[in-house]
Amino acid sequence: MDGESLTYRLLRLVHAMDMATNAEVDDVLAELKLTHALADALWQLDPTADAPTMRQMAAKLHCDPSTVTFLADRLEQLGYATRSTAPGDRRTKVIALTSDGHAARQRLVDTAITRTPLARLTETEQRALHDLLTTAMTPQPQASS
Amino acid sequence: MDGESLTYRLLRLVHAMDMATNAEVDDVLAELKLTHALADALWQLDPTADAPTMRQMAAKLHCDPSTVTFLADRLEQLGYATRSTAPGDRRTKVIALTSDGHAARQRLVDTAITRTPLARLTETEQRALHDLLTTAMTPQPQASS
DNA sequence: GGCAATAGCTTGGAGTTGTCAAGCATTTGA
DNA sequence: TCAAATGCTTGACAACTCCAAGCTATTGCC
Repeated sequence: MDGESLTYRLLRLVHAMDMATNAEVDDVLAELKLTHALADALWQLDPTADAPTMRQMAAKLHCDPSTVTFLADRLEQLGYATRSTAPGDRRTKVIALTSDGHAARQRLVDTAITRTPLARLTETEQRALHDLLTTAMTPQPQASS
Repeated sequence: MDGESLTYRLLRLVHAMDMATNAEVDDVLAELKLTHALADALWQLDPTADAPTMRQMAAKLHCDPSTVTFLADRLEQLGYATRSTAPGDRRTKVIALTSDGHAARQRLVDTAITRTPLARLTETEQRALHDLLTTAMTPQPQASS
């Protein structure tokens, strides 16, 4: 009867949370000479995982491969990343963080973790939130036909 | 010991959820001749609330007032919104949905609600998620000095 | 009332982001 | 071997965004 479904309000909350966290790190972005798009790209370069190819980055960022070319150019100019041709297939290139890039990413992530509104939740609450979001994001196993 | 904090993984999940929902409505955006930025603006024009001023829209969208001028121009060209000077203060203008805009927004919201990964959660789970996010987004009452 | 200061929106200029189509290099497979 | 497919880049163009400057309307101080 209230006309606004629970899912609708949830979508607004999720979006607001993302925007609010972004807003909280604006000053650090300026300090690191990063824009939001570049910060997004840097964020995706997880040092604990394999260096992604340009195409994999495009998938992560939900954008065109040519946009990744542009973003990678900027990150290289800033000294945060380097491109190198992948061994075994000289067509593909992988993007890896430099040590400067590693430090910049760490500073970005640390700031976000500290300042996000999510940080106000207790560990128990965060774990509950994590489990719920993971459940939603994980596709259910297909029922056999 | 795992090096990746719970809050970090939560931030990734929230961002991924927002992106995933956006991706799910891409075809409807094209159908409505909307870009992401315009869809964001349309989404904010809640028909059940008072029509916002340009400045209030800028706050909602976390952008410059001149950007709202641009977006409002587009929404007017598309026939989705109209600007009118506010009664009582002829400086300020409020943005209101046309009936076409109302229909477009409804189509957008309905699609998002149906297709978002959040729709896979039960009502109980959604309510729990809603409560957790609301707790995080709501600033705590100030302790008295 | 009259005038300076303020507030709200728009315009112009510039830089960033994004897509699409075309192009080049490499690899795959027939 | 050579056509097709794959991966990245380039160029052209549109969309988005901010800043500074400008205009109009309002507020507040004499």
